[in-house]
Amino acid sequence: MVCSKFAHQFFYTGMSNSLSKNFEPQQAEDKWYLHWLDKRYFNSTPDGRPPFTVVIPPPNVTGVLHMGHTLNETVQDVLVRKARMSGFNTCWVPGSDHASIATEAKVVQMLREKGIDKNDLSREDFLKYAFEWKDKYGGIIYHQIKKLGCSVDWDRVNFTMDDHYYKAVTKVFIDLYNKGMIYRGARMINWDPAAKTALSDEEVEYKDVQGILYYVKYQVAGTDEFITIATQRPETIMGDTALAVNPQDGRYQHLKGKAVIVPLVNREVPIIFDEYVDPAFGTGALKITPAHDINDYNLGLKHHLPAIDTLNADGTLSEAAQVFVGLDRFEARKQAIEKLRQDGLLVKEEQYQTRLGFSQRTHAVVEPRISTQWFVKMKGLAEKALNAVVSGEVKIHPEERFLATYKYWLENVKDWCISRQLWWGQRIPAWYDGEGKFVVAETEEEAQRMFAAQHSANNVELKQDEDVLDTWFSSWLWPIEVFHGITQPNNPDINYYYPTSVLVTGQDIIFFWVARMIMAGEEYMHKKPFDHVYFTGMVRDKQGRKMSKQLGNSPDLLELIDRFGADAVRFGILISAPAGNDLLFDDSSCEQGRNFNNKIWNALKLVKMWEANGVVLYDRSQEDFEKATFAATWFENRLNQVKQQVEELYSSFRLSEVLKTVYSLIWDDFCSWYLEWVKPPFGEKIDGHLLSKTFDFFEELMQVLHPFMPFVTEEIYHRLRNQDDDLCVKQFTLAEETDASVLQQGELLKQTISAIREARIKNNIKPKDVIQLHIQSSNEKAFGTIETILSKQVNAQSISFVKDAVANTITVVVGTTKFFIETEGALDTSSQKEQLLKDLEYQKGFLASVEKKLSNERFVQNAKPEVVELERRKKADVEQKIKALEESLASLS
RNA sequence: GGGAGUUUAGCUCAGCUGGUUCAGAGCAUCUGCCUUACAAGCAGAGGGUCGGCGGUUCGAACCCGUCAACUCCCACCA
Repeated sequence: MVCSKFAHQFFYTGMSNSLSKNFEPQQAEDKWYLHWLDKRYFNSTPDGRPPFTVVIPPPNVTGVLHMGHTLNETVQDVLVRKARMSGFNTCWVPGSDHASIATEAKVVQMLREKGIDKNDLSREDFLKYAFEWKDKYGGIIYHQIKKLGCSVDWDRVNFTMDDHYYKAVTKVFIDLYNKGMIYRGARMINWDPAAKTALSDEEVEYKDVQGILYYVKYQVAGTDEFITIATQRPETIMGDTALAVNPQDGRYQHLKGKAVIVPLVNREVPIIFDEYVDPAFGTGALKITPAHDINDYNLGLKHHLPAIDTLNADGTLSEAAQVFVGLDRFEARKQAIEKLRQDGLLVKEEQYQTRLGFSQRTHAVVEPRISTQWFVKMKGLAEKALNAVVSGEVKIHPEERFLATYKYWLENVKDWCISRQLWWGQRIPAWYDGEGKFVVAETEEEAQRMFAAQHSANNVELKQDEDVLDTWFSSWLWPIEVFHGITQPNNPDINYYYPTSVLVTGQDIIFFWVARMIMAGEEYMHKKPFDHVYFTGMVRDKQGRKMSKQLGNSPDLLELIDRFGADAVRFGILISAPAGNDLLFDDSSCEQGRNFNNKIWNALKLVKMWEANGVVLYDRSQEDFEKATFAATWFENRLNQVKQQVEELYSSFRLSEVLKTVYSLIWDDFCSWYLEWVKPPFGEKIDGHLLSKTFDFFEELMQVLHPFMPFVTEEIYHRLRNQDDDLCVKQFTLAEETDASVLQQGELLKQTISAIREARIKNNIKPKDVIQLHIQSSNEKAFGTIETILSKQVNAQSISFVKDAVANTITVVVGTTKFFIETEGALDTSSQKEQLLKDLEYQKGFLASVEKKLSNERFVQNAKPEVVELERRKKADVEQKIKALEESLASLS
């Protein structure tokens, strides 16, 4: 066959061959991460290259990272590493969020467990505890990010309460105040009685609960008549300041100008008439408690009703309630019901499905409450933010799903309550004189000056507002202030890195954060904060439950990394994470990742072994060269084909598809096919050309995989050729044009090998038994190129080309080519016949369907010409195939 | 009450612009292999009328309508 001349023989001294049985992640991970840091690959300063900027969604310092973060950080690292290897100056900014109410709640709880009551602490002492907490959990989070391999610029760590960041928040508050976009006022807000603070609308989570509707009689003043109302909250009766009915409601026409007596407190309140009341609901009569219900509040404003606040900040009843004072609202409810029952005023109780608001952080039932708070006017900001997305300036992925949600929210958004009655956060820069006058200023001195100027009062003792700002009032500046864009406008960093390239985040904070960052970006940079937003789904456990601490179903990230390795965890979370869809996470996908590591590792062992055994260099004719190196020619084309596909998938953020594609390229095409094709026979040396090609391929495969599995790929890259350079920063080369005929020939070869192997198994030919293979083909040349590989892969002793069927053989038909397998063993013609008949039946059915199509005039007329042409070719092919099958069957009998 | 998403092999999911190189992958199952890289592996196999019904089309997992189930978001009916 190959007329070869032994030329040279090389012995490589190279690295030691003592490669471990399996890939050992622990060693590689720390080694390479430190190396990358040492080389400062992740650090960025502005230069002439295009920037690729990502700001990490700062994890809350409330606790450690969970699988949702893991998915998020991995996605970002993939994008960043890919960009870094594609000529961009990449800058990924890490950091964490002080998470005002969430962290404060945790710290309060931690203190309570230690027997310390927050109320006994000074603000300063409490903040000391909070900063300790932050250092502890912030530290764990950063450690986790490192273990995961994230290529963030550690010189750029930001925390939302850093000095400069604090200043930025204050500055923005003052600026918006001065522009008239922030105001202070008494409004009905959502009150968290557990944390004793106001909440924004977004921090309230509504849940369906089974409630009871109580029907209570109110006596019409000066008569014996009663009106029955329905309420879920009898404990608020003491705050009633009216009773309302619909003006069209015939039942109540005679009550115009009358009053009713409020039970429990025997106070007289007017009956008002308003269209708002639904005559069909309950009794058509509604008690009005302006201080404790948003609807009642609005009606109260309209009808100029007083509001009696019967609740304290902690949810107990206040003096104003007159009765049940000091009792918790739920206990007061019980007692109110009892009292009403005794008084004969409770008509009936009814089970009732309702919705209650709960605090996102403390899970307490939220109380609507009138209170003086600070608000941001949303109208102008929302318009700009809406426009940025609708115009396509900011692209959302997956767009179709979130655009509508985003639009609806911004079109209907209400003013943003930003003050919180907490200690952990940026304090509101407002200064009061104790008599209701105040100024907004950065420092006390400045406040003094301003106060003197505005109120012509000198040396007044001013006190700063006790409240802090909503945590999102700091997070919305994140893409700007991590580059000091607020505190030092137009500095080189902000000018270079802003707008950022892509924001990767969970869909659950689209309103809290994404929309508001766009607002802040438009307001302060007059530019969007990011080009793309990529929404990841929610990570659930394999039963579909949300991962949470309470359920204990969220795996510990460091433990997972310990068990499988960081690359495997990254693989595991990404392989099952299509954009925007929730994903059910299961350890077994990490196992698949770990197995993939080993597969690659073992491929390394194989090629290093070949290398160590030395190579043969041939001097040969062009034809022989083509035959001998077909595997490499094919794989090179296949690699380029995949590189093209992957590029497209990246640009549409289909990362799990990229990973699947590369996985299959490495496992199936490279390991299962290519390496087996070039593997030298036992005891022989490998063709030098093939070995060198193999190393090239291996390197490039590691490069393509690197963004997903950085550690194992870097390790292998270095072990392959003892390179000095690092894969981490090795630049991608563009995919080359592919040769379709080579790719086709490769597919034909795979199909043929599989078909013959199947025939061997079906005919009980043992793997070690050799066969003689006879090929009857109209395209002998194609098989000429691949016959060497073919014979090796199916353990054929010889291959010959024949014109006619060969008797006493097993027949296999691939396409239109017939293969006759000659073997020593006994032939089971009946099972063969069965197989051929089955195939024939299928092909005939197929032919019928093609013929049906082609005989349909409308198909021939309407379908695209190339589609019709394809069908014609299919018909010709299948006819030949049927002919081949029939001939084979004939030769059998 | 409004809106969105999901429904494809036993399980978890791919399937982008409608055309048997799209009915696929991983896991699980079955068969045969401790073959000198890998048993965390290799070589094979079985398994789905693509939620139901109707429509558009020469042709539908893919487009339209409708119904059903599940999930999520939004909304001030006590």
